[in-house]
Amino acid sequence: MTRRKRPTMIDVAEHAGVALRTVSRVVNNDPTVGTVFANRVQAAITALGYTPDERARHLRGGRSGLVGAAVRNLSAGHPVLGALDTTARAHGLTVLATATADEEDREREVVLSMCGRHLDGIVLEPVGDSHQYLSREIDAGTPIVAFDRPAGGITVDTVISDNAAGIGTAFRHLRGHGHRRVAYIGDEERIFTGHERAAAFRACMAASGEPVTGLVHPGVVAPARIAAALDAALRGPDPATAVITGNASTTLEVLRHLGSAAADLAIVGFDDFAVADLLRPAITVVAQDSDTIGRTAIDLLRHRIADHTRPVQTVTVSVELIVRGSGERPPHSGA
Amino acid sequence: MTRRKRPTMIDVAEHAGVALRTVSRVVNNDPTVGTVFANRVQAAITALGYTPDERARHLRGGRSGLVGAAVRNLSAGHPVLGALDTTARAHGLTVLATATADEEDREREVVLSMCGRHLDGIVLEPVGDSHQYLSREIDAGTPIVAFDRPAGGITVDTVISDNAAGIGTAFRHLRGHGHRRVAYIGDEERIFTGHERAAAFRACMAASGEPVTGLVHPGVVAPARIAAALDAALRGPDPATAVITGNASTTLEVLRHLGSAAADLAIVGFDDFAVADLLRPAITVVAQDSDTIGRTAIDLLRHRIADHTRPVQTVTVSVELIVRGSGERPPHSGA
DNA sequence: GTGAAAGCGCTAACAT
DNA sequence: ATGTTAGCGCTTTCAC
Repeated sequence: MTRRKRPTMIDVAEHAGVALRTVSRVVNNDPTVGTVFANRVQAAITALGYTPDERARHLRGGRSGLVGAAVRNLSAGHPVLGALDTTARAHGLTVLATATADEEDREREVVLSMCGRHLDGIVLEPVGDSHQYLSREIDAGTPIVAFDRPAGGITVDTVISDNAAGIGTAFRHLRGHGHRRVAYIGDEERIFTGHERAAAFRACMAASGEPVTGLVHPGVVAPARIAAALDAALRGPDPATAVITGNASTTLEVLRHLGSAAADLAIVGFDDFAVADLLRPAITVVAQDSDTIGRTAIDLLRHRIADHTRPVQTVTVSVELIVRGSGERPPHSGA
Repeated sequence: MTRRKRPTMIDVAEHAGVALRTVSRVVNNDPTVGTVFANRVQAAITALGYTPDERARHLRGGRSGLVGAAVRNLSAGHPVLGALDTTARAHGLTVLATATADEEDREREVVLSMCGRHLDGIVLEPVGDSHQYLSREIDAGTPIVAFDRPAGGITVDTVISDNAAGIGTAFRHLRGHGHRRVAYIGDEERIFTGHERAAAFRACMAASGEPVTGLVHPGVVAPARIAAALDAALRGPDPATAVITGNASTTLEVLRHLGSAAADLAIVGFDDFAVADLLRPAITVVAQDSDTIGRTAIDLLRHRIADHTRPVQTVTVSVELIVRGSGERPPHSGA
């Protein structure tokens, strides 16, 4: 394996017997090059196996065609990421995704690294509540879009789901099926969506005149915590007959903990998941519109790239109730 | 929004009243800078809000700390990607993931783009069977590792699961539970894993003296195709009493198509999936060891980065049978 | 239509 | 311990 040095534009120029500038023109499809020279250069390029160095090209100026996506998790599957990728591709952009691992420090690290690399723009699923470290980059003109939750302390284009409407829909659905005692189990309230959904739930209960004592359980998504929350909600003289889960992992944990007892409870989950239709009963969910979220994020980014001075905007994407069975069961007479 | 020009090292040097080189030293934590100057430079850096330009830094030489990951799909969730990311981080590397969308052209495009950007290395989940377009890059010294399937036409470090052993395990498991007529439904054979698994299945049947007529169904993962395959396997005078599915999506499609009839069939799926334990019956699977695959891929990459001349190796990672119920049912007396 | 020269922002030899 | 001088590989004024 002869570790050949990678040929540069100069090598190509020499090989073709032309000036450096001419090679550059050919590489960039400049129409002002004569056919003769163009062919000669092309021949040299293929002969030497030349590939342009994107770093240098980009350093000198111009766009890289790259947008960074800093998302919480890469392994669990991320429908929005797929939509980001598809939309970006449609506009000649390539998405480079990296994980923030739900850690603020890590987010800072990877996002600043992306800024330092001067990508065309960055799509961010914010972690934590302060993103002031980005204010300088924003001033310097780096286009940034937040999705799923707002970035704190900075003003950037944002795409979020209509969490309150989703909870409202789930709640009214269960009420419509006769449930009076509805419990909510979801994410920690320090997480934006966790707070929004819990708050919306409390508002729904208040509006319907129900006391919420023992029914609202935000917290970490961990088997023990969720088991405890569920037990609390189903215990006592006036137990819950239905539960709204605040995200997909919570839905799954609730189902795991309930086991066959799941048949006694009406369940509506926030967030759709791959096999919700295969479970028995199939799970009724409030589904986020990941395609629209991803598409909108890229669109906002593209518009900001084109015009740094346009007003910052926040887009709220509506959610949809998908009826599958688990949310349509009548209240079960306890014991 | 005053679109300030981004300050450069020269600006910092002027502001601090020192030479460019001194700023560079401070930025790179060179211990040979005097405390007085170091502080002065630091002050200038924060005052101006200077951030180094990674492109230029990288262009001049040295590592970028970036490894590219070209995977089939970003949205569906990719356990290996998580492991890649975790392992990479542990070694101070950042993974930039991008989707090939299962298209050869797209793969070529993104991988060559990564090469052009001179990342420290590339982890690739190959699509299609010719990857010769990479031979030049490999000669030039770009470290590349393939996982899940081998890259065709080039010799690179590779990590794959022991597909044949997995099928063998699944097959013997079903035989052990009394099944004689076992069907296989999986991916197209033009896909490496599809071919390996189908071939292993045929070998198993042959070794056990069973005819395979009507029992082996490789093909695209589409509802209609899978429904047809299933019907074919369960029809006739001597129908299958058990089925091995070649990948997770196929398993799900089979379950969807069977509906409640799934109770009459023993099922072992290749690939574990998120809620296999929540289905009734819970699904017995042959699980790939994604953590080991991801970790090994990064390790191979790191070793190759450190030594371009080391012999190329292929690592086979073993798979594991996870018994959950669907694979332990006895043959159902047809009709 | 083509070529010479300057410089993008940084690091690495060499002084000093 | 700090400053000077070259470039990395490319694009881009400007002349020819």
